[in-house]
Amino acid sequence: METIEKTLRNLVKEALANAFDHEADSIHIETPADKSHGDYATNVAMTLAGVFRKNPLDIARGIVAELPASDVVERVEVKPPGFINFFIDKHVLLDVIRTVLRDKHDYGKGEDKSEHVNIEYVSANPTGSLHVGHARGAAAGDSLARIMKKAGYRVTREFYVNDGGNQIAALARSIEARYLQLFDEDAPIPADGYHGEEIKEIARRIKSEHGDRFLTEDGHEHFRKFGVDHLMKNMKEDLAAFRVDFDIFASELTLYEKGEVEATLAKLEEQGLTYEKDGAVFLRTTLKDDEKDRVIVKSDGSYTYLLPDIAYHKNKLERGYDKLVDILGGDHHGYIPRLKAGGEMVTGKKGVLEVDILQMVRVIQDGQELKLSKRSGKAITLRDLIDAVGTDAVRYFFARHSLNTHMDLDLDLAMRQTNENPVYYAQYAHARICSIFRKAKEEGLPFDLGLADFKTLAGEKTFDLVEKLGAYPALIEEAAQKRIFHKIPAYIHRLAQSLHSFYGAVTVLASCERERSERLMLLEAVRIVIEDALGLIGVEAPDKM
RNA sequence: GUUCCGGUAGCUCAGGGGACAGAGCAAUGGCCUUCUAAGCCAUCGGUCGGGGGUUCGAAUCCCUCCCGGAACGCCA
Repeated sequence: METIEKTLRNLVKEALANAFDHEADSIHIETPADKSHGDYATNVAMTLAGVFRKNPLDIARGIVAELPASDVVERVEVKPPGFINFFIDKHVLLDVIRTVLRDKHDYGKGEDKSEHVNIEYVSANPTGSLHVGHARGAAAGDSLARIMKKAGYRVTREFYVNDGGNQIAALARSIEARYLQLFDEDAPIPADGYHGEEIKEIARRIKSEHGDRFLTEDGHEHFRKFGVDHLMKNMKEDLAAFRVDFDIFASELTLYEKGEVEATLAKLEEQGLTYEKDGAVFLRTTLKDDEKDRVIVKSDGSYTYLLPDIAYHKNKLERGYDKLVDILGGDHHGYIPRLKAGGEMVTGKKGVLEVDILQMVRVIQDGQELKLSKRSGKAITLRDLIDAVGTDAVRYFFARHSLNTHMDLDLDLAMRQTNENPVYYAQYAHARICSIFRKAKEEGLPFDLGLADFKTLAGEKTFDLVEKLGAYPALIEEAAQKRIFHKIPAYIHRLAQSLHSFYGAVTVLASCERERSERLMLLEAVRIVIEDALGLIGVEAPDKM
């Protein structure tokens, strides 16, 4: 799609070549916050000041003098310290309305990047319920996946199920203890066990299904399988309610069963990347920028979690993705170097794995921090959040914050369904537009959304909206490329703000049909983009509120 | 001690080399006989943790110190 930005970029590129015989590789075009600085602006003259050893103002004037004529640009000006500001022809700006109405939810869609990205997120151990931290990761991963898909990447969303390790054995023993307790047996929860309510629930279900069968029979295998299945089912339900989807649930156990873990170990050993010390096998991750070598086979012969994790990433890469993105909790940051090292060793490729770290969430209630204790089973769960606050508000809340901020979630504030909650501001803008269309139909006011041009649309409020509609494609591209989804809610808010302001100043359902139609076209375009942008962060756009 | 995050308005957070530092909430004053007041309009509010440096230009980059969170296992 030929955007105004692209056009401007080409114009500047050409001017630079003519005026200074300079080949510019990247020209930054921005939309100034201050209207008096034009519809678009570039700082290219200032960035070239060092290169040319010239005053940026002179460079800017030189560029402007050589700027080819264009029917897009109405006026250009140079402002200190060296900005070039573009004022765009109003008809060109307004044309975005017809583009949005034509493309609908394809508006803002990026060109096919022919790059297949696998995003792994949540990947919670099936040993309990999803908690607030998982919720943040889920919201982040899902939003990123939607944004990247929109931007033109091929995206696979993946959840790694740790169903094969020690923690699952501990889960089985915890279930067993709860099961025995149901028969008044003295069975303490193991030291490394899990105390959550959901474990008791699992024990009750097993009892109602099998009675006292496992008092005499060894139930470990059944406890394990039933526990994992039950907990995974719960997690999937919670994630679905949170509008978080996955394409693949990858099983650690399956990696073992298919011999991929052993194969990975063998491959690493063959390559001479391991050595034995104190009866354990170490991987030479220091060859790849890790601070020390890591144990992959313990002296008792069992594997550390690193080995299956490497096998898993090897497995993912062999499925043909161009890039892997892992979204991990902040408590795993020390793990990144060895994971990347392992991935490199086993594939011989560097930089295919990127890790985004999400920082901790503090939950505040009654002005105090709620301590999350997973062992005691008293963590705030995703289900609690959905029930108390609602998916829309929680998704919007998480989406608003950059991944690496440590954030406070004030439960009391989040639960209030008032204008204190910013998600409603955006949703209300959408509902308001729907309401206007309902009203027009109720009143039997005719309008035409297929007009070929605009004769009556004018005014600052109109162009605020139009400019924001125009900025949408570049927003998608930037958010996807930098993987910073929190730009989306910020944009939604700005767009909603312009809409509300427009609404206050302009009567949309004007008595003149031409005016009415043009305004409704504008609002329908805004509605589409709000709905689309909300969709990118998993928030619904209600027709009425 | 080392590593990774963070410290910006009363609170929660954007901005992460460029034009006067922004938003929400909170506070103050206006606006519902007109398309939804979950709204609009206006006002108030900041030594960008401290100190050095680099730059035409620093909240942004570098150094250093202080404060908060996290991680530094043959746990996951």
